[in-house]
Amino acid sequence: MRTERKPHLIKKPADAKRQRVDESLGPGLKDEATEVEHLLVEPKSEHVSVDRVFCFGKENIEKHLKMEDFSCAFDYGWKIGSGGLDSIHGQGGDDLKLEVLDGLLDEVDEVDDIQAAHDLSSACEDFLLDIEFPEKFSELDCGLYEGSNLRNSSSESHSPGGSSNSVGGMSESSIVTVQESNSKNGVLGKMVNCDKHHTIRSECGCQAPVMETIRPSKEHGQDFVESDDEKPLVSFIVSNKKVKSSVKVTKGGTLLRQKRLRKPTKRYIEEFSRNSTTSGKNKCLKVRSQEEFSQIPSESQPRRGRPKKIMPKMEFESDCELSASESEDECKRTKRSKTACDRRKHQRMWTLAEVIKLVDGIAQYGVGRWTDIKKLLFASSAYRTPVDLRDKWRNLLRSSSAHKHNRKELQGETNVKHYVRPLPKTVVCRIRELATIHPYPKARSPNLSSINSDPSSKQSTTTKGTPINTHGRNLRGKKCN
DNA sequence: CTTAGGG
DNA sequence: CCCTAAG
Repeated sequence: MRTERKPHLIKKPADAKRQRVDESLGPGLKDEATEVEHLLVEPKSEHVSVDRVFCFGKENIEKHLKMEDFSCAFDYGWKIGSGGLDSIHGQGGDDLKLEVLDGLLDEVDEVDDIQAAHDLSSACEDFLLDIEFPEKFSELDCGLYEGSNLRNSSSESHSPGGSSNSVGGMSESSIVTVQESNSKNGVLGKMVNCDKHHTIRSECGCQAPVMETIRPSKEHGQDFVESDDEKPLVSFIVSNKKVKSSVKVTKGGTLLRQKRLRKPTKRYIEEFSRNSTTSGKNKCLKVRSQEEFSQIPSESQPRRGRPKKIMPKMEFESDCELSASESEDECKRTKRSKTACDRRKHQRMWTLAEVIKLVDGIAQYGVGRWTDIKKLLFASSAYRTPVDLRDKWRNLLRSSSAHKHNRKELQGETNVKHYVRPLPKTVVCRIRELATIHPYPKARSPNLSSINSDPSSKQSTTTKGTPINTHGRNLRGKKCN
């Protein structure tokens, strides 16, 4: 089922993407690209192509990447990106990967990044920093996975017999990789590696589905179990076949994953319990989720038409048919009503690129002009409302001042343990700078004399004199009326 | 509608 | 992230 959907996902963006790649990379790549297109367009071949990609990755990663599971494929792809475009020319399968990766993240908002990609350095940066893609990928699978669970189908359905073999293959390579990982990684590589790793692994518990897709050659399939059984990693992955039961007993990373996975579920359960008490709303809900998952990554839409204030009320009596008339924007997405269980948006993880963009914007426009920042820097991102930006900034401030430069080297370990925020040092520094330049109101109160019983004093003190800020306010002020 | 602030 | 109050 998954393999059916993926081609659609890939095909569309890949098409658009291909042209871009052609432009920027030159004629040398065209043949490859065309070939890729065929592969992608053809549903059946798609599997093969992906397979090829990942296999390719697997063979090479042993040299210079550290990783432990399926994410190696992604990492490798990113690595290529970081290595510069010439490496793409050098190796046949890579451009394919690049496209696939690109295509997936292309959908919504990466326009600016793409444009920037014409420049080599920019390209590197973007590819390195933007974790958007893995997110998307993960979310997709995650959604599917979860959807399956909701429908109460057994785990066998999405990880048929072949999966065990794939698991074996992957884990073997990863073992080798882990062993000689440390020496080879560049600093940057390490950092990004950690980032992506973190993202992928924490975002969802979609190990099984992805593995199935990856499906490396099954030659090594068997022996590893006996020979390398001692490795915790192996045991982890192997046990992961049973997924549900084994999740909690494994490492911390797995624990986190479980938590991550549960997050959306919680939301669903919430709505579930509320609706199910009255009648068979379950069915409706189930249908909804099914639709949603089959619909597209679901991220693409302007996630927040803001259900307005009326929604909460409707929520309670919302029958499947009823709500259809209410949330028009939602209706677009799923014709099957959808019961107003979408109060909370899909918690998009902030990518490093986004954070940097945000910081840039703040540096330019100053703190407080969130709409401006949103319009100029996040114009392409339908999600990320100005409020989101502000919230994120608040969090950034808090986290940056929390551990200051005290962050431990998180790459020294066998990369299994770090679910601490990557947050590159550079970014933290910038945040701190900005924090000093325009202190966020209330977040920190440097010399505010405070203790004025007059409530209005709060405003005056917190607003601080950042000229840019006031300017912005005035500018907007005219529109306000 | 936009921000600020709290949950 | 969400919600609410205030401009």
